[in-house]
Amino acid sequence: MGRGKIEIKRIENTSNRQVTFSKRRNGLLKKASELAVLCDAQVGVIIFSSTGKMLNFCSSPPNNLQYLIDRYQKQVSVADDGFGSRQQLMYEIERMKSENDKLEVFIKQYLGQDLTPFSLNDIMQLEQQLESSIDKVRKRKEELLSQQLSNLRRKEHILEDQNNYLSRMIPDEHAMVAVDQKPGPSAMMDLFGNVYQQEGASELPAYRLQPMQPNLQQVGFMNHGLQL
Amino acid sequence: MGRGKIEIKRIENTSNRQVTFSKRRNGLLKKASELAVLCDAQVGVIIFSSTGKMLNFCSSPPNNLQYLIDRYQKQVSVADDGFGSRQQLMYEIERMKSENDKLEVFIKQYLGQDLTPFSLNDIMQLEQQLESSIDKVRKRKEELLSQQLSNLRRKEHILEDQNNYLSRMIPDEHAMVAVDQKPGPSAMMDLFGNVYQQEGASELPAYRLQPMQPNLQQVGFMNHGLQL
DNA sequence: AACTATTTATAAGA
DNA sequence: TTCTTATAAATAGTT
Repeated sequence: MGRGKIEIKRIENTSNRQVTFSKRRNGLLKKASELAVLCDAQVGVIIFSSTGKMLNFCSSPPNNLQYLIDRYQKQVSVADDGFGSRQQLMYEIERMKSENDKLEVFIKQYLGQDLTPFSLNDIMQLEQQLESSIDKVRKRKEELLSQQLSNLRRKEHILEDQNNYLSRMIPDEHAMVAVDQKPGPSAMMDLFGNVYQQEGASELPAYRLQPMQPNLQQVGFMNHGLQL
Repeated sequence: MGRGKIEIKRIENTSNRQVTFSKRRNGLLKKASELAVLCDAQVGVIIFSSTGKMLNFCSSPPNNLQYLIDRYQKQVSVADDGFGSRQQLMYEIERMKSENDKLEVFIKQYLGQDLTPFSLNDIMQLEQQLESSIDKVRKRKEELLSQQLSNLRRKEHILEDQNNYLSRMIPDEHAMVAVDQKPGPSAMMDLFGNVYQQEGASELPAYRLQPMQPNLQQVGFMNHGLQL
């Protein structure tokens, strides 16, 4: 519609393109507003020019495109991730915030910080809970200690064995360290605690001593900034 | 543009309005797409018909209006609440979720649940922490107990006082309950523990015995579903 | 930014 | 809804 028909493809001449952009943008917004008025519809338009400039239009809550966007997202969200509208997202954030606060309060009290708001009953309940926790922790501690103990014993035996064997390899007069007279060690241990059966020519460890436990810090345990 | 000129105002005839809606809607979308192609712009359109039906159009990531909406919100957000784009909101939710998980893990371990992932060192640290907590809790318990004790003592005295006074109001032969011979009770106490000075004609309590502490459940303490 | 020849959109009718 | 067509509106190229 003009002096000549044009093909609908990118206008290469820059200034030409900008003029056309300006004319057609106005046209589009006018059409949008007419459609809204004539047909009692709600129309929103977002335009980004090639230079990055943004323009938007909203017919129905005048100049409030956010409303239309929320309505749009509410409809679309049902299909995809379930978190459509901005409001839903905001609500979710609020919910998590209060959940978080609750947890932090809980932890604080568990650490014995600020016990004033609680009744004698509550305090006694808390005491019981802490006693039960400490019980469990001590049980686990003893478990670990006895585990380490038995590891050390095993290690000790293996080393003794090894010592004996090595002693017998040395000319008689030096063999002072030998403790007993077994035919030879049943296993050898390398520097990493890997134990090898003497006979099997395999290079694979026969078994591995209990490894160190992963460090608590790595899972964010005592490291939360909530301690006393 | 048609057989006759029309005024730009709501078309009252319903079927007429619907026909016009259909025609102009197509026209608007065509114009939007032409603008995008000719001028290398990004154009998005949202339309809700008066019957609630939604239509949307997006030129640039074809059929992906969400992208344009995000871009729109990113620009707008700077002005208002700082939480503009959907992405920002989603990110915030993820952040809080992981924060929450951390806290829950912390609490679980504090309750002595699942101590297996932790080293002897960690366990011993935890034990110390729990001991310190239990110390504080017991101190607070004793505080509360002694408070209640002194409250009861005060109450006892007031009641004795009151008893004496009342006894002396009764004809001599019945006054068996009297314990001592003060001139009269210095204060009276009603059923709610409010204590009134005898002389001041005021109806206001002179003081109030230590009230019950608020219940721990009300602040969500032992009520978190994380107990053993 | 204004003009205007043309093209396009569309109101009314079928 | 779709087609038709007379006419209004939009706009390409020009000034």
